[in-house]
Amino acid sequence: MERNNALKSVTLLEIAKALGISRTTVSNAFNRPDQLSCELRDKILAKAKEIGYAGPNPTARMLRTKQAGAIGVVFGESLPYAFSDPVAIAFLQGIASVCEPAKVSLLIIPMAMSKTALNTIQQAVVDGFIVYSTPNTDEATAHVLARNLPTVAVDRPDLHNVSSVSINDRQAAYIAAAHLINCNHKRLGIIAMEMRFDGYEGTVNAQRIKTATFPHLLARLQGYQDAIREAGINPDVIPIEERLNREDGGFTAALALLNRTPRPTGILAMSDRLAIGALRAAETLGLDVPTDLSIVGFDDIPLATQIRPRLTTIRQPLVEKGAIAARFLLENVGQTICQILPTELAIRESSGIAPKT
Amino acid sequence: MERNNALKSVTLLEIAKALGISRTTVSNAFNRPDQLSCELRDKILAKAKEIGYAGPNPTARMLRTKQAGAIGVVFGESLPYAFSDPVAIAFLQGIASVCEPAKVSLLIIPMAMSKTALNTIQQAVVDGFIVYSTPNTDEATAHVLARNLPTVAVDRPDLHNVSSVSINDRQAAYIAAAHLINCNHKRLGIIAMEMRFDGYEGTVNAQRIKTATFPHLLARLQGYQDAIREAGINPDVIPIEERLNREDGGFTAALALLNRTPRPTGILAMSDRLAIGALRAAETLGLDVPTDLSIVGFDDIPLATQIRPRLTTIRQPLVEKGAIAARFLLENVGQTICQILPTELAIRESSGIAPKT
DNA sequence: TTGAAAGCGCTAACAC
DNA sequence: GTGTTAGCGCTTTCAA
Repeated sequence: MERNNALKSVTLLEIAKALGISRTTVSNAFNRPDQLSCELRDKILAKAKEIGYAGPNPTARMLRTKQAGAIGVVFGESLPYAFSDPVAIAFLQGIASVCEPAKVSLLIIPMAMSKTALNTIQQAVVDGFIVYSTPNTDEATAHVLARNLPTVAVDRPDLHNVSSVSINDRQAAYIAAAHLINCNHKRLGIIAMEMRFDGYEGTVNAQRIKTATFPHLLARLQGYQDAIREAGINPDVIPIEERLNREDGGFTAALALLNRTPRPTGILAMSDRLAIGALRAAETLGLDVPTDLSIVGFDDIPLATQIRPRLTTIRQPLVEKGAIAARFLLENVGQTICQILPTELAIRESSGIAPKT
Repeated sequence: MERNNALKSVTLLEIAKALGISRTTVSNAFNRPDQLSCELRDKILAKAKEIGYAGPNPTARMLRTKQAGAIGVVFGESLPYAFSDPVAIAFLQGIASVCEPAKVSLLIIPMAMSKTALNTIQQAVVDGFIVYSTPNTDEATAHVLARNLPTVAVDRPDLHNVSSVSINDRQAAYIAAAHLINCNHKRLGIIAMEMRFDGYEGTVNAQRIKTATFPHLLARLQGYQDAIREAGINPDVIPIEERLNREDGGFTAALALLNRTPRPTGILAMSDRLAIGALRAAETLGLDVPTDLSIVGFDDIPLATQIRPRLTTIRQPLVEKGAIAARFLLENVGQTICQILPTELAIRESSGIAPKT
């Protein structure tokens, strides 16, 4: 887009001149109706309409007032992905529920993880930032912090001196795994989502785990392994398949796991999207869920209860997470607050007692 | 949020002074690396980091360059609703897919349909607007147009001199209804979504239709009725239930329709969300779909193929709609282009031959 | 009630 | 390669 406004821009001054009054008065007509007579105000507004003046230039106004009326949202993933991820969407919905009544706009900032794109952060016209699920190595977070604006990080409790809202991923994952183990499952498989932003898809080994950059995902894995270890099983024996967080990723990962001998009877998926893909894989292989195979997801997205069988999963308050992040930003400026939201195991139809064999 | 940056703001000038050089040079260090020696640039950048200067103030910069690097997205509905609507989300995803590579941010503007909130539009710091599915009476559109910035309207082909991208809602709806009629359905029911922004839920009469303010939804209704009339049925006899566009709306609307005598054998829903609610209603009443009841949706959201039975629906290119709107804005400034995207009937498992009775 | 003046922080010509 | 100058369009004291 040619970013220049094609039309010669109309300014306060022109209206003032046309009416033989000062800029101040025109400015007041728009911003402080009580500072001038009604008739004059009406005259000014009429003139403005006539000339095609849409009100004070927002940029110039902002330069003076230092208020953007918007908060920036930075995602650790590409935008098209974020907009296809029910988890991110629910989060945005929570932010929106707080911003709308506060009349604050949302600036969704693209980065695509490319260095050249980082200046979108430097140039964002906002009053604060919400940083969502970024890797702990990335420069995006650094750039955001460099702006010295109020900032809230989500799923990043590891940042110092930054407000954050998160869940206890490790504990939640532990509970998911413990559930399967309590149902007598011994042969488990894990489906992980991208733990490092490099597009890798395949089996996860110790090396891969060491280089994980999404702290909350690493925590989930550790939680699974905590429970497995506690059950007297060597975690290193449990296969892990990593995929992009999409249904087809869950599908292929589940196929890979289920084609092993002996076949796993329980699958732990790090997201509901992956779990739903795994459900499809079971369907394809003619396995009944939960009779032959139990599947546990993570997140509790709306779809988890809309599909059949309904998905057993870890519920985290997705919408609330966004709402709280937004409230921290709008209401608690200056303070550094870290909140851990509760999670809960939602037992539904996709998990059950392990088969006898 | 206290919108004032708490920290005393650091400016170009301070760095210039500290180094005994001019502002221009410092500015160049950030914006035109080729305009000064490497050593000097490094020195400036180092000093900036030392003082805690995060780069040129975006607002001031914008005031000069007249480029916001962002486009505004205005929804005809409340933001939390938009972020819960798969149709709106897919649309946003399309926009994002174009904006991300172009490094353009997305400013999501809240309005909540309240007059006092309209100034969020006047104050939006953007290079252009995408107006999505707004009612034809609303002032939001007027405010957007008053900004005199490049604008693309979606689902609003009725606006003059404004680029737009839409579908032929009337024809698409006609095809949906004709499908049921061809399957020998005579007793039909229609589930409409909010055709006017007033929260009404209930039976739709002629008066209500007359006062509809969402042109594309009115067109869908007319399309249904075209096909019904053509089949020799008086459209006025076909019951219409209007609900908010949510699954539970479709649920209660379907119950209302199915409790009539004689019971309809075919339901036309104006959205997939409503259709999915209707599916649940059939389930509740013990009706088999499609043996006892056929249901046709509209939109073809991802969920339509993830539930069982898969939903027969009108497919419209949701993501592409957003992508095209964004491209119009970014690439075709100055021109007024109107594009009508193709739709298609996707026949799946929720529709079939009408029962004999 | 209204107006004059100052300046928000920056960039773009142009001159050196 | 670097500095000088002149605003971008607005709001805000403060004075009239």
